[in-house]
Amino acid sequence: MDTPGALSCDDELRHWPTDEDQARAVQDRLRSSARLDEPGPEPGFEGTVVGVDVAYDDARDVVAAAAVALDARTRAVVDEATAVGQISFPYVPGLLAFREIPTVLDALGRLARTPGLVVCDGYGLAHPRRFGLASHLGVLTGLPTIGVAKNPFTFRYEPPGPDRGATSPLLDGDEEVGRALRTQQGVKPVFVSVGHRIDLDRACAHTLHLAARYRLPETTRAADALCRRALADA
DNA sequence: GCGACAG
DNA sequence: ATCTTGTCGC
Repeated sequence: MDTPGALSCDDELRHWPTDEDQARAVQDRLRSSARLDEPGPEPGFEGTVVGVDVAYDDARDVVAAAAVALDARTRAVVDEATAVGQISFPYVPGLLAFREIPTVLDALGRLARTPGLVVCDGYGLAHPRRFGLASHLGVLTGLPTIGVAKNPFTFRYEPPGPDRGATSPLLDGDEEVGRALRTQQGVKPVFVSVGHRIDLDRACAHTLHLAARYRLPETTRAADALCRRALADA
């Protein structure tokens, strides 16, 4: 049963690039598939928000991914899954997705139910070619995705106001590619950008809701802890 | 050419 | 990302 316009995740994985030029070509080819015209799920929607993260052991060439599903309203952990694989791509700024996505997809596939939103470590639209990790994961899965990064990468921003919830534009030249968001008073902001099927306002609202107690969203914290454990046990 | 550069 | 002790503070 073919769906016109849809792309096959399996096919993309079979043709996973092995060098940087191929990888950039994949980003350029898939970029137009990212949907930026949907508002996306509203905070507190009925369903799960899933955090994904990856940990590496370069010496053993092992990568471990974790996917942790939280109730979108209560933030309670309702499911979690891990996957272990071989490191398939070096870390190259701008090509992070090729290092993380295969194992992340494996972990996501082991969840009991379909996520309503996936929160990635890193960027979506805020990317040199406007197709970061969150964009790529969204296009391959069809799921709404956002990127929440701890660093501004190469982009500029003015510090947001001191209060929780304050934002400022994350800029690539004159273009707003995301937002700096203060999730807690007195801490560095996080850097939010859209991936797939959600708008920036909602991406920030979800991030703020998920970061009720700490600087980083609970999804990120839970996935980070779990993938480290999975790596240690691998 | 050099440095910077999500994780 | 990862290598890594103690330490200041709630």
